[in-house]
Amino acid sequence: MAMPLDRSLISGLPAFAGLAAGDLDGILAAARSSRFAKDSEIFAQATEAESFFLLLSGHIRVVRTTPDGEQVIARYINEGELFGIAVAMGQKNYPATAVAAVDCVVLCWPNAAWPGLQSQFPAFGANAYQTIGSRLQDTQARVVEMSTQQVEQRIASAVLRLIQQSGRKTEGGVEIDFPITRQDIAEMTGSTLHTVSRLMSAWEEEGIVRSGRQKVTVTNPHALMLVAENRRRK
Amino acid sequence: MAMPLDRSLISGLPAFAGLAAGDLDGILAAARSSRFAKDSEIFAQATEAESFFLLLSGHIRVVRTTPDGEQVIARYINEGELFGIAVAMGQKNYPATAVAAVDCVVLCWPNAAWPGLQSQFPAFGANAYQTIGSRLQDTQARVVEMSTQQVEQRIASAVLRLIQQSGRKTEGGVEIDFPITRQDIAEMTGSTLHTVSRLMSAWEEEGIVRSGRQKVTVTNPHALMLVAENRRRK
DNA sequence: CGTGCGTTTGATGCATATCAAACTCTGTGG
DNA sequence: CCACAGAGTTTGATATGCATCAAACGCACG
Repeated sequence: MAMPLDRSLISGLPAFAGLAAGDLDGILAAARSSRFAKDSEIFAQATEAESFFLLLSGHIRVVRTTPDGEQVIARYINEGELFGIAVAMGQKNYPATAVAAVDCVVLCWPNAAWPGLQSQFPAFGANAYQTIGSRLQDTQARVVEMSTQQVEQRIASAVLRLIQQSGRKTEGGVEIDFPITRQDIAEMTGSTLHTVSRLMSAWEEEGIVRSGRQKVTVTNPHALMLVAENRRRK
Repeated sequence: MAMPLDRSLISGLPAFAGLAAGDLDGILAAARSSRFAKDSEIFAQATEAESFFLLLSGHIRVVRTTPDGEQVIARYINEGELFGIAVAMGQKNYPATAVAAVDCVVLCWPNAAWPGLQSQFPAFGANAYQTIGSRLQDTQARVVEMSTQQVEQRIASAVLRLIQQSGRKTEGGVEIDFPITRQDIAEMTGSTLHTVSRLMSAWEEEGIVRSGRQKVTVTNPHALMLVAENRRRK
């Protein structure tokens, strides 16, 4: 794209908080933007990391595939977040695959630009490191969850996180604002689509959620919190 | 401690690779060293992070405790590793508790020294970030493991990791060189001490390990790898 | 020599995976 | 515009891995 990117694209993002207008222009000068159609791969696990990314719009699913083909969803990326920042962790290859959950627009920098950006705009680097740090915390919290809680609580927690981070208010509830299947939720929680389906049906009976094909709406977040904490009276 | 620390303490450590002798002195000038007796806490989960650390000798167990008192071992820290580096992740509090698994000696820097060290010795900062990055990868790999493998494979993988990272060669095998209980291994793998005990007894029958009170020796690492990959003929 | 912590082993139960099959959208092509 | 195909979902029946409950054992240390 020959057209220079406008700084208003990123000026409001937390990743760029505290940077001057001129700094933003400098950072954008090294970037280019691209579109990715729904279900296309932005990068693939184990391939050489050549770029790092920022999601401008859409939602991205980050997936790890095991040697025998099982998939685990590491996380969803929301608008405004950095992803694929292997370069900041000193990793040569991408540790996972990134797939567009809907049509997406991303900013993309060549890894070669990282050292310069990092030293020239320390606040930018610090934000990236903070992103990595909070992902480490999230991931460790997930290990604790998988070690100590049972499936129903884990699924409830996962759905709550999804609506907190990617929720869209509608009449009668908060909806996950990208298409998500029972299988996806199973891959986020170490469970199976059958179990997810059964539990969601039960929650629907209780008036906690409403759900359909690739769609989940939480109608009673408080009740779902009680489920997550295993405090609901059955 | 009034006595200046000698740079030979850290010159051989990977965390300080590529730093000049003068740099090492500068880094050490901001540090002090302390001893921690076996089973004492170096820092506690959720308390304000005031310092970051480097383990000079011994072994440290990093533990997360849930609201209802269950414990999960996040990792073991080996000699030469940084730990408690909340400051590098922009976290105000320690996310876990660090306990000396044996008597330990650690270097300790006040968090206030971080920005200066980071900017003055970029290689030092880069090493810290790489440490965080590889811990994120490890933790994500653990999530995948917990999602896709069953207990026997997870325990076998955990024991293999322990002997790779903290193994000591003895006659007849490689031994984990700090005291570790069945309960500890259970807390690393999301299992119970009963299950760990049963499996280790079975492995001992098969001549894969020898184990006793707070002690595990792997006599046949290859066979244990087969167990970890679920390839052993039963 | 006793006391307690770590370990072993057996019996039982349950949460959740697995196997199986039918059902229902939703988008597509004739 | 309708019919079909395929993907996603639901629901039932069965199986099983591992936790839980329970008790005894043995070594190490005071």
